[in-house]
Formats: sequence, structure tokens, C-alpha cells
Amino acid sequence: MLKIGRLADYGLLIAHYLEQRAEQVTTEEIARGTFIPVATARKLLKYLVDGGIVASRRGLRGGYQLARPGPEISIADVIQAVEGPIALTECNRGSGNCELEPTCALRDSWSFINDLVTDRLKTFTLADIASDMRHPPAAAQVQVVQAK
Amino acid sequence: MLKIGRLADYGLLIAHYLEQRAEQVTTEEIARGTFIPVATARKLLKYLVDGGIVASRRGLRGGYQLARPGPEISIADVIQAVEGPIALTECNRGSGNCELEPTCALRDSWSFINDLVTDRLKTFTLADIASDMRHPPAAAQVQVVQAK
DNA sequence: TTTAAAGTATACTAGTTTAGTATGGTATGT
DNA sequence: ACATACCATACTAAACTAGTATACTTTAAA
Repeated sequence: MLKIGRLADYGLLIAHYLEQRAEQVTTEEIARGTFIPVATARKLLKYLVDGGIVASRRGLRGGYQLARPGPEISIADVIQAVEGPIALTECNRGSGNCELEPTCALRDSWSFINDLVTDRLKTFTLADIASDMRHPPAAAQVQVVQAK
Repeated sequence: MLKIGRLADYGLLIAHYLEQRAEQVTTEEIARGTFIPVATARKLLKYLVDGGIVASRRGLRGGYQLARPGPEISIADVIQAVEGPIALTECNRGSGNCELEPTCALRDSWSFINDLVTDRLKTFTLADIASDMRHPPAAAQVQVVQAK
């Protein structure tokens, strides 16, 4: 269960949809276009607005739009907007969440691993999703280098 | 909630403990040494044995030991042994798990992202955990290279 | 200035998943 | 043969998630 919440997945779907449309779109349209239930889409849009991923306009003729260009929105941004900070383990959300903490030998390691994963997700953007996956984006070309 | 299950965390704790001891150790000793409840440790040890991480010996004077040297056991190995294959999203566990699948534009992307994360976790081993985190292990030195 | 479209906020519910436990079985060295 | 230690399975309770319902606020156009 190293997994992402369904809502985060939907969030990315919505972000991707908005990038494609590139104009003001209403909640209902988004819901129809992504096949996500309207009520759920509403909830998600709020998260995305609060997270600065999406810009909203209220009132008649209102709607949503991406707040920034696609290449500037990473997967990590979307996940964090929907689910809060990425924390693989409890101890990574701060002290006092795990009763094993005082004796645990892995705390620093988990912190480190958490950063590895987060940084990795920051290199992959909405624009990369839009492009053909068969030709991996630049961000996907990683090389492991022996230290020293 | 991009997070790892508590049991996977415990699994890593146990693996790390076994690496430190480097000898035949009983369930009770492991439980005492890691502060994990005995019944839970049993369950985990089964997973680890099935996953080929740990070797068991039954009968009198039985116990557990790492099946392979520390540097050959990655975080990904441990997580997969405890939780099964890494799958960030439902669609990454195969077809038919998500009702949005037929219309979803993100399937290939998720598959790609899943691999990115998994590969990253494969580069970090038990041995890396044992060493001082303040001097990051070789596996942690990653360089992103512009494609073409 | 009224009205209706559209976003905002909060609280609740049902279902699923997870961690944890209990119990009885099986192998094996002495 | 027997005590020790691992193995297998099934169950339970608690936590968490996704999804929904409802009432409110903002704003552009008529």
C-alpha cells in the first residue's frame, strides 16, 4: 500500500483536463469531461484553488482555470494540494505520531527516503503528462552516479 | 496520503535489526529488540520469508536471519515483500480496478510515475540505512540529465 | 437592483482497509 | 518423545477514505 489516494489521482485528472482546455471552465463541465462525480469535483477544486494550482472566478460566468502554465505544475504540487504534505511514514509528519519513535533506528532514513521520492515527483509536470509517454520527457532521464 | 503502511515500516525495522545482529535470532528477541508486538512480528516475518528477504529455521534452536547480505536488499524489496507490488494507483495493479479506466487520460503516465518511484526505492538498501545518513550513500547521489 | 449562475464551507455517512490478535498446527534438534 | 520455535488461517475492532448533502456567499447580467 505505497499508494496515492483516489482523490489525488482525480486531482491530477482535473488539472490535466484544465490544461487541455486552456480556458474558463465550470465545475459541471469538468465533472462531465473527467467522469468524476460533481460533488467530488467541487471538493477537489477547492483543494486545488487553496493549493494555488487552479484559479477560480466566482459568480455568473465564473469557472476555473489553471493558475500557472502546465510546465510549472508538478505531480508533487498536485498531490500536496489534495493530500497535504507528502509523508511516507508517520514520523515524517513530525514528532509524536508514532509510539516507536524514541527507540526507532530508522527515523533519519525515512526522512531521507521521503525526500528522494518527493524530489522525484517534482521533476514530472503536467506538460510531461500531455506529451506522448512513449518518448519520455527530459525529467525522466535519470542517471545514478557513484559518489566519490 | 502518499504513504507507506505501518507494517512495511515495521518490516524495514526488523530487516535492519537482523542486519545488525547478523546471527540466528528468535521471534521473541526480534519483538523485544524492535518494540513491535510479538504477534505482529510473526505476521511480518512470514511475509519477509515468503519474499525471500529473511531465511527461517524451524524447530529447537530455530530463528531468523537475513537471506542475503544487506547491500543486496533494497527498500523496494522490503516494501514489496510486506505489501505486495508497489502500485501508486489502482490502474497500476492491472485492468478492471477503476471505473474511470476507459476514459482516463492518465493511465500511461501513472505507470511511468510508478516506475520512477519504484526504481528510486530500489537504489536505497539496508546497508545505506545502517550508515550515517549525514553522509548520503552513493545510491542517493542522483543527477538529472537533459535528454537530447 | 433583482436574479440566477456558480463557487465556498462544513458536517455527516457508509464502506473499505488496516493493524493487530487469537488459536491451533507443523517441523526438528536434543 | 518432547519442548521449542516457526507456520497458517481466520477473526475483530478501529481508523480512514471517498463520497454526499445542505446551506451559504459572491458576482455578472438583465
